[in-house]
Amino acid sequence: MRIGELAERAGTSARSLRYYEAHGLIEARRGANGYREYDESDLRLVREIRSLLDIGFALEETRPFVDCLRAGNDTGSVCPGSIAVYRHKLAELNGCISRLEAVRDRLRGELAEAITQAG
Amino acid sequence: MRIGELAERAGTSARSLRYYEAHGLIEARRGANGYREYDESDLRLVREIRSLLDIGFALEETRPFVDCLRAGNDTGSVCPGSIAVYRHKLAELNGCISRLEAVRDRLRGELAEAITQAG
DNA sequence: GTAAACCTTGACACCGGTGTCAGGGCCAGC
DNA sequence: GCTGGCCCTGACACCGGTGTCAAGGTTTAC
Repeated sequence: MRIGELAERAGTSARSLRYYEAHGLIEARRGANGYREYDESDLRLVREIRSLLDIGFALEETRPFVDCLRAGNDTGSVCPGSIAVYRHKLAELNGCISRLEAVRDRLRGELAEAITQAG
Repeated sequence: MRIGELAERAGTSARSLRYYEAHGLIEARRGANGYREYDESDLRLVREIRSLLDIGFALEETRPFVDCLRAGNDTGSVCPGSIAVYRHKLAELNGCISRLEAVRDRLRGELAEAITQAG
């Protein structure tokens, strides 16, 4: 299939696919006319990338998953590199949540005080 | 005081102060030489801005607080506009935390599964 | 009188993924 | 053979606050 079809089936844009390619995450055979040519396995790769991006991964962090899929594994998450990224991301997420909760608590206090004073 | 001193006392940079000024949050008298000249009330404004930015407010969201202080109130948070921003920010924060928690839970599940499969 | 430290404005860079446009080639259907 | 739709590459814009540089004027301390 060509880039437009791949984009549509993967729920993204041709622009983004070219971007992923420029960053070495996917690659494409080229037809005689220079058009990119993809198959079903490429669709799997892109879907893996998209689902990770959707939950807040940076593009670069999807690389181990993509490599893992390319290596012939059924899912992109069973390789040590992917698991390490999972762990790292989970820790990052926990830190982020903690920080936000701290800010929220502080904000709640300040709001309560402001209301009291404005009362 | 001049911009360098204000920046230091407020814990920021001259660059940032000029940026706040360009966006209408603070203003400065000018000396005969063209240098910006500030007083203690400006320091209060900038400290208000900084503390709000530090907890994740956008610069634009600090405006009601600055206006509130300028209007002669003891704190920037007692005015209706400021309280509205507080509420909005709190709701935003709660939404953000919920989303991150959902992602975290999903990530935990996927990590557990990946580890199982990787054996 | 001079060097260092400060100030001025204006401008570019960053980050990261995407939209969008320009200018051009390719192809299918009519 | 023409039109519309797809594709190509390259490039600029965005967001938001800050760093940093250039090229110049001012003040301060020695």
